[in-house]
Amino acid sequence: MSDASAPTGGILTEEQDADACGLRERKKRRTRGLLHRAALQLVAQEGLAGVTVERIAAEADVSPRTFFNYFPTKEAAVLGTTPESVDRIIDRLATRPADEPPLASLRAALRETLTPLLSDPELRATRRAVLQQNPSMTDALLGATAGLERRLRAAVAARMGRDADDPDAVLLAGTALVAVRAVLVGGGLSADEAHERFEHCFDVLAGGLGDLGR
Amino acid sequence: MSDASAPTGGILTEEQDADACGLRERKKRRTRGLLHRAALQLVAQEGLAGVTVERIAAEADVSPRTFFNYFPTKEAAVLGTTPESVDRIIDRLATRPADEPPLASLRAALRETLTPLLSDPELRATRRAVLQQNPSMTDALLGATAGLERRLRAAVAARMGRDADDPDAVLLAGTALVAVRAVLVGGGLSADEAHERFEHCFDVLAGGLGDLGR
DNA sequence: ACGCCTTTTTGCAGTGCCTGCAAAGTTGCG
DNA sequence: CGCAACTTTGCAGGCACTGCAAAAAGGCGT
Repeated sequence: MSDASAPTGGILTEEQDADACGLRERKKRRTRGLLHRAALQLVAQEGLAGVTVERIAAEADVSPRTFFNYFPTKEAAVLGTTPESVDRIIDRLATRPADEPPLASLRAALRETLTPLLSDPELRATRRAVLQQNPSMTDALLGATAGLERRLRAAVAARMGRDADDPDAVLLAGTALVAVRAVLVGGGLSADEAHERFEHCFDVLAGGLGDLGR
Repeated sequence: MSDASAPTGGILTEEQDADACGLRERKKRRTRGLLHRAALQLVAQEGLAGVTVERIAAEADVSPRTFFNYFPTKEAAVLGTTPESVDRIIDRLATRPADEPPLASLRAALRETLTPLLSDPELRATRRAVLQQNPSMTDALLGATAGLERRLRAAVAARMGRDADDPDAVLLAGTALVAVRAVLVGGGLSADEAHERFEHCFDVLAGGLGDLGR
């Protein structure tokens, strides 16, 4: 069923770099990918409640115990988020020029992150369906973004020379992720249209939401 | 320990209306409040993992099974969110004038909602501490807001005559809730300062985030 | 006060998530 | 090969959460 060679990036992530070094590392990535794909696939078919961790593990040919070496919860496996994917976004943000306005830096960093997410239409449709049909998965997704948001906020605050719970930093980090969500909820969009929507959202954020509406 | 007569509003809610009718209704509110307060108190002292549902139920003098008649999860009890509290916010939004710009309506509806949350400084400090010391509680809070966000989005989209996953509607609903969060994360603020922060956040949202930064 | 109906509480039994621990199996390297 | 580091696995167990049916309690008319 699952194709072990296909990309395995999670909903907040991108595909892992192909620069596998040792056998160990390659195997780990493969297993993580298998688990993610198995989880997504099964939940798409039978709903979140209808799939047990045991099933997912069996599908990926590992023991149930091993499942929890890769993902802390069943939902995390469906989303496919990994700690490294968050690190990467933070890294991207850090490499933006220091004098760039914070919102522009976020925009650039998240644009790069989003691109690979939009590349596979079928995968995108599956994720969308899973999120729509299992409301608690949306909760889990928002929960999963909490960690990213905190780190984005810290990075932005540092860049602006403010402290960590500065309201402007909260707004910047939070609204940037809202924009990402606004792109992901859109169904039936081509990759280009999704990108357009991304730019539109950040334009609106930059220019102000006050004039939206009739 | 717990004071049954004290306000019991959850983190997204306000105190329930005092217009209790029958004994039945009063008792339910009392029990819900007791459970919420017990959960918050115990988790503040011993951490989320250190407290079982059984303990919370015992503290509120109900059976463990009854706990789940009031809250779907342990985290929900700590947050104290109720379905009615979400209804109320939506109602508030619905009563805003139809020709008001959406962001202004959200601002007004959420301002009313926020006010009672800021009234009790001690409670606010406890909540803040619980959220800070238990990262997974932040995840739960974000997850809990997902339902509210969806409904806000639907209401805003309807008001604008767009469909439910219109990107502008997503932005409006999402960023408004980010503003609320920006107020709640601030520690050591007086109620007045918190309100100022609220207005500041919405001013920024309305005027644009593009110029934030150094 | 009494009985009747509705709502709420409770106990029970069960499923499944998730964890720590220690044994067994793999990989990397000299 | 042989040792060290790491990963997988099984096992035992705690706890969250659910459905079901019996018991308790509130609401209400007579």
